[in-house]
Amino acid sequence: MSEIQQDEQTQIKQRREKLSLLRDKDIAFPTDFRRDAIANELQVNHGKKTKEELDATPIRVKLAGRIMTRRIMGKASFAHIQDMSGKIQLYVTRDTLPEGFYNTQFKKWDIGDIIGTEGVLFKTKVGELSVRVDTIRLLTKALRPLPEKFHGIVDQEIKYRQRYLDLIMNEKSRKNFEIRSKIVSYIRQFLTERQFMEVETPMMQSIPGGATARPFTTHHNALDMGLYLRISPELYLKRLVVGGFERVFEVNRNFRNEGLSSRHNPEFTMLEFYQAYAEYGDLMDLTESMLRGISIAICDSTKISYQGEIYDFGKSFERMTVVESILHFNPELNLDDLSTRETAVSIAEKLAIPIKDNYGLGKVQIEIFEKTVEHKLMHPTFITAYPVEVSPLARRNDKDHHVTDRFEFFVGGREIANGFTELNDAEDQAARFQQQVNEKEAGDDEAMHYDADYITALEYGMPPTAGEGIGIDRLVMLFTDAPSIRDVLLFPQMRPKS
RNA sequence: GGGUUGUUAGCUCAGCUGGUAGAGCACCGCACUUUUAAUGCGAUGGUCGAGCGUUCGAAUCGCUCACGACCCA
Repeated sequence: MSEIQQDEQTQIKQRREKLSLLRDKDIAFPTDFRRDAIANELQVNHGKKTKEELDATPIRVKLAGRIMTRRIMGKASFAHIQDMSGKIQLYVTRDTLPEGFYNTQFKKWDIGDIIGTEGVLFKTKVGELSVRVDTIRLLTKALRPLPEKFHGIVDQEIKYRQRYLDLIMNEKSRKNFEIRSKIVSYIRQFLTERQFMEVETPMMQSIPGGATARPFTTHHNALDMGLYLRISPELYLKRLVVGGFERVFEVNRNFRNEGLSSRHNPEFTMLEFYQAYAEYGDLMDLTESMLRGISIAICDSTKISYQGEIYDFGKSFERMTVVESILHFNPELNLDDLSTRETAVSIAEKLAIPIKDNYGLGKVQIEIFEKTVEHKLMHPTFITAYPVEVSPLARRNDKDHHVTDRFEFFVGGREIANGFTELNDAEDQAARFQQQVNEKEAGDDEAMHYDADYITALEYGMPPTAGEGIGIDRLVMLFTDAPSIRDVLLFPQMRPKS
């Protein structure tokens, strides 16, 4: 049975009939209504006034919005309409509308319909700011009934697949996306104030670089060539630093062909920024002040509550190296256990971590870190000194050649940011690419490609530079107290529903 | 990929060890000029996610599949 047939047996049929009557009588979808007010502004500007103040100097308003609730009591009705800013109550009576309109028009409208109205502000008996309506028009007939008014939409699947319903019904969802927008605006302003320039670099790349991840592939017909959706903008942004744009940033989508989970969506938003004549330590300081600023802008406090825990961005963030953090969370281990590949592998095996033959000491250390440390890094923490082996684009530390001048930032047990002093030694970079190619040939399909064009760019000279990426979705989750990345993506990736 | 779990009216949910499918909201009708989960009375609405099996009989038991949720790798 088709969906249409089934629909026609229900409320949708009744609504189609109402629409059909409208079409016969008048313009069914008028576009000429203009409003001069929105609900929340009225609440803010006039909500605190007394009944007497409102009656003494009548305030006339034109409003538009969707009918969300309705209470018909004979010759008078109350209704709430919702617009982009919030809700406001309407008071509609038979005798203030044209003869017959109340019974033959207004009472036939449905919850979900979109209306335009004019009237005067007043306070009800219980003190709710409302509009005493004298003019009201139907602007858009809704054919489908809205979800139940009290519970709204709780079915996760409908929330994600029909986001518009979630947005109509759930204020918390609207709020989450408003916060997302504010965070991105804050970041743009924060960086622009510091002389960073916003740029856009290719989403479609012939060599997917800048990260280790499985890419999506596509094909360009005219050029008859394969292309990859980017996994990172990094190598293009650094080409711009070579070109003399010494502070650049990009906030946009990356694509990774990996699984879906509460923390992963195949397309996700990254902020990446690069600053010449800076080191990774400078970016850790910058990250601290950016997060502190976001927290104050969004939460009015340096403390945020996430899934029942309180995190404080006001204090200076903790900093420790990868090895220090492993020893801290595994007190039974000592430095020697992590100093040779042989001892580290035996630790990893005790932890049931699968170790491949081609893993060097650095990779084994990172596996142990990910298994035993990452999820325990609850309070804002920078982890530094990542092994060279897992950091093919980061500058080698001058004192310890096994590690790089790199950090990752964690809060709530999740990685939020990754930054380092950039490798601007073209010869070292060429050798690192070659190492990646060897690993790819050995079967690691996440290893990087050799990007000869990028090496050429470095050979022209890239100033000493530090760069960083921040996962915007995970950051927004933190500030919206969202348990799943899907709660901060307007249209998360879903399997098609057959 | 593995484990747990869910899918019943437009929405939120009941439905016991198998015996004719239920409620609230929404919708339709009636009453009602300060309600706000309005209220009162009455009516409508279902291939119980899909398929196969067990059975005299399946929303309920079994298997397979689809789409979610949570946990693990």
